[in-house]
Order: sequence, then structure tokens, then C-alpha cells
Amino acid sequence: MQEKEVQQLARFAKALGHPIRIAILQYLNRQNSCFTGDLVDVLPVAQSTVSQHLKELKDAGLISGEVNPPKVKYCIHQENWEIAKALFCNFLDIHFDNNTCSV
Amino acid sequence: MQEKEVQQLARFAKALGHPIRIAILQYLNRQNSCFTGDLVDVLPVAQSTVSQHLKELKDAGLISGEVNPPKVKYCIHQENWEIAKALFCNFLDIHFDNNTCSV
DNA sequence: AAAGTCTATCGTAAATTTGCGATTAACGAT
DNA sequence: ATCGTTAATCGCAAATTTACGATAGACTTT
Repeated sequence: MQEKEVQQLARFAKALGHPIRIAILQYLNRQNSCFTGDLVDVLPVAQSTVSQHLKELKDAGLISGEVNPPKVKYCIHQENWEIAKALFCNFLDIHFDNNTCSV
Repeated sequence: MQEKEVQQLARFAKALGHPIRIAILQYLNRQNSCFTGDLVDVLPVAQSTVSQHLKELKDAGLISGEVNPPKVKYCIHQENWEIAKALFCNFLDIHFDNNTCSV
């Protein structure tokens, strides 16, 4: 594993290192996409806090937001999500077959 | 995914959220076990800093240390490592086959 | 043009993290 | 008993994270 990959993996892991952000990503995985407001309704923190967590996930590259006035629609950033998956699988020593990953 | 699992996953992810800690775990995965000093030799940070990162990994449950005076031998905490694997795989939507993790 | 909706950003405070040098603790060897 | 080795812990400073309310910006609708 290259140094760059270690950095990238740590970056992703750090982004996942908060329960609210895990919850956001889970929600996005289920719903495919959602607005900020949907998350504010569901999560036990203030709107500004949700926004901040979304920003961190976006900065880490795990999600992307599409402005859809006056709302913003978020979804998983598929390409980077796959990269994250690959890095985690590699690191956790999970062996791949073909398309997904299997042990 | 239960709330407790979300918390646990976030805890593990947080522990992985630093390049030095990733490097430590990688080293442990390769070497099976090692002393603190081995890591100090390899990592670009001070001894006290390495010790601190080891403490965090231990607190997160990912490693365990066996005192072997005057050294301390660290290794991956296999049981918890498997739990972490399972949680990450589940979260990242990685499909399993058989023996190790299962969804 | 004014009002309303939705969300990002600002300002702030508290808590946590990161890193270091110095010290301490534990133990074996002399 | 003293010395040497190894590693944890302490004390500290700087940076980052977390959370909130308040404000500001973008755009629709009235």
C-alpha cells in the first residue's frame, strides 16, 4: 500500500468517524438521494450541524450535492465510494472476486 | 443497522482516521506482532506520539498489548478486528460468501 | 417587490486531537 | 544497589472538531 493510499484511506476513515456521518451515508445508500431537510428531520442535531457534516463528507469526496433551488440534493459520489470500498477491502484484507468483493 | 452498531462502526472508523494508525495496523498485519520500538524506528513521529496512537488503537479495541518486560508486544485484536471487518463490509455494502464475514 | 423556503456560512464556545520533550515506571543485567 | 533499556504517562501548546444560534444567499411564489 502506497503512502498516498494510506493518506487517502485515513481521510475516508476520518470522514466515517462520526455516528451522524455514518447515519447520513446509510440514509443516502437506502434513499439513493435526498435533500438536506430530509436529514435534518431524521437526525438529532441542528440544521447547521447537519450542513457541516455534509460539508465534511463532501470535502472527503464521499458525497456530492446538486443545487436544485431552493433545495440541495445529495447523493453518494459513486466513483469515490468505489475507491473507498477498494481501499477498505484491501486494508481489511478482504479478498475480491470480480464485481463486488467476497471473502 | 442498529444504533449501537453505528456507534461502534464510527468508533472503529475514527481509530482508522489517522495515517500513522493505518500504518501501525498495516505493520501489525504484516508482522503479526511487534514491539513499540519497532514502530518508533519505522514511523516519522516521536516515541511518545507512537505510544499515544497505540493507546488509541487499544482503546478502540483494535489491538492488544502484552507486557514482556521491558518491552510490550502488540498485536491485532483478532476478535474485534473481525467485528470491525463485518461492520465495514456491511456498511460498504460488500457481499460475502462463506466463512469469514457474513451479512 | 415582498415574503417565504431551504441551506450554507459565520461567529463562538467547549471539547477533543495531535505532537513533543521530559519524566516516571518496570524490569533485567551488572 | 545502580545502571540501562523500553515504553507509558505527564504537562503543555497548537490545531482541529463538534455543536449551536443567527445571519446571509439563492431562488419561488405571491
